[in-house]
Amino acid sequence: MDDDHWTPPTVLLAVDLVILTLRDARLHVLLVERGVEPYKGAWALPGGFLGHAAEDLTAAAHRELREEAALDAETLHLEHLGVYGTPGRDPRGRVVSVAYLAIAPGLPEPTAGTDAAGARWQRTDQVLSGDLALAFDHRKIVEDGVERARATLERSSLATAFCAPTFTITELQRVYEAVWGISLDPRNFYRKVQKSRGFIIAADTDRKVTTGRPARLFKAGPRTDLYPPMIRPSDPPETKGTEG
Amino acid sequence: MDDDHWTPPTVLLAVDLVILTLRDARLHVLLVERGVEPYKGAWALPGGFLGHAAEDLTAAAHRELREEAALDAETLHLEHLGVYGTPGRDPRGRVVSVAYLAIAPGLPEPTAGTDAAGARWQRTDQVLSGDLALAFDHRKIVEDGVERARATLERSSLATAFCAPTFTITELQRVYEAVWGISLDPRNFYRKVQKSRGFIIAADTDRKVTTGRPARLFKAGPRTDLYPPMIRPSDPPETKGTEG
DNA sequence: GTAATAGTGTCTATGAGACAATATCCG
DNA sequence: CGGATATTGTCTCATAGACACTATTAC
Repeated sequence: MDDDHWTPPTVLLAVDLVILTLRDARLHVLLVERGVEPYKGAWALPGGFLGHAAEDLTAAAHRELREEAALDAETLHLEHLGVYGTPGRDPRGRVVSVAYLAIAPGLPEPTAGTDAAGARWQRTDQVLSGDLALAFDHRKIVEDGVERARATLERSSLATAFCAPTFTITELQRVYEAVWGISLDPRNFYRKVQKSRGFIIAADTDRKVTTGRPARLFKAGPRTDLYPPMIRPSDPPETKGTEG
Repeated sequence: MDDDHWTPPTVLLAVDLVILTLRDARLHVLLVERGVEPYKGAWALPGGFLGHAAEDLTAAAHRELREEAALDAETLHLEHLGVYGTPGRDPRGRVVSVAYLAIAPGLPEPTAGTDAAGARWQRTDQVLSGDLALAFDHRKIVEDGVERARATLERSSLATAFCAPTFTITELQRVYEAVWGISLDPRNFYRKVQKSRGFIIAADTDRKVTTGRPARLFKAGPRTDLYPPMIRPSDPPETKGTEG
């Protein structure tokens, strides 16, 4: 190791994106159909190699976001998710992938990008259950991304990133319900988000047309860290019986 | 991008380790004095390049742990911390570093490793305040590592990893106090950790010699996720005044 | 006994969750 | 008016935190 002539190995660096959104009150992830080998024809996360040696990782993530999903980076929360670098995960050689998590409000159907034969929103539960197999280790990455989103919702105001610029409290509640996969009491939820100062603030815009009493509109507040946090129920899978 | 002849750039991949421990009831991080350029003579986190192209990232982290800190990997919690790949952070070229967080119980003074002129435990507050400048962007990595440790203590049984195989509840309390930088009520802490099933379990070994009533000894339980979580006080830096 | 630390009991304030009741729209 | 959803009120239970108190050692 103190050999001065030893040179470290190089690796290929890629970024992969877990782009989550809500459609029909369900959590969806953006997938692209691979147009090139390996895994040609299979569904995969949008992503790709570093464009050039001096490109910043987050810049590459934003670039892929634009190229493969036609999404403007400004409106999106982008968060480092993890590193996936198990040898052998990519048949082309040693590829280490840096995964990012992006949260988007409801979006129209995506169009295929340059390297992709197609692109579509896919329900996360169908990906996680294995009903739809993904290329590489992308199922695992989606799994980590969804879990991260669930955890982040508890302590940050991320949920508003799923919503339109203005939203009702009920719409915000749907975000939590979809991501957490549970249902919440609307009345308790209502007071809870209101009590969390800086989370949401009133937006006295036009009310939406609905059946029933029209709801007030809100927009995201300045707070990014939530206190007190939104507690996700049924966190304890096994509260008892662990010890005799 | 659909240019078949384009080949992606390669990067140098490194792992860096934030190894935290408790000494004199204070949080310390392991640093090494660099014996080679760049930043020769400066203090830095232990770490290094991938040993060979097929080496797994976590394997590289464990290897560096052994080489530079002489720590057995078995006893350590090792957790992915983040990726630091800003262009220009390393004068040798495009180096992307994957950082890992390791938690160790109290350890003796380290000895210098192969690439290091020296090694020592350094108080994290002195690193974070900038009293001691580190090489590269390592101060930022330490900052992220400490914050991660603080957050992880809340929801996992990680705190026991700072302790010896058996420990008293007061010793466990010292861990929380040192990492969080606060003081806790011993009586409430006592009942709280006891109530968290599977966190700690009784170990009827010899009691330690102390002044005062000898404490019961415990060891780490099977639980890794804590429920209910240990709440870290003073989480809200600004509970009021955010909005008019 | 005193000093010192370990461990228990109990009170209070706060928040989560259940759920009744009221408000405001559409038709 | 009835139907539907929004918003408020109130009750109950669990828990965090404060802190008086008891227990067990060394001297």
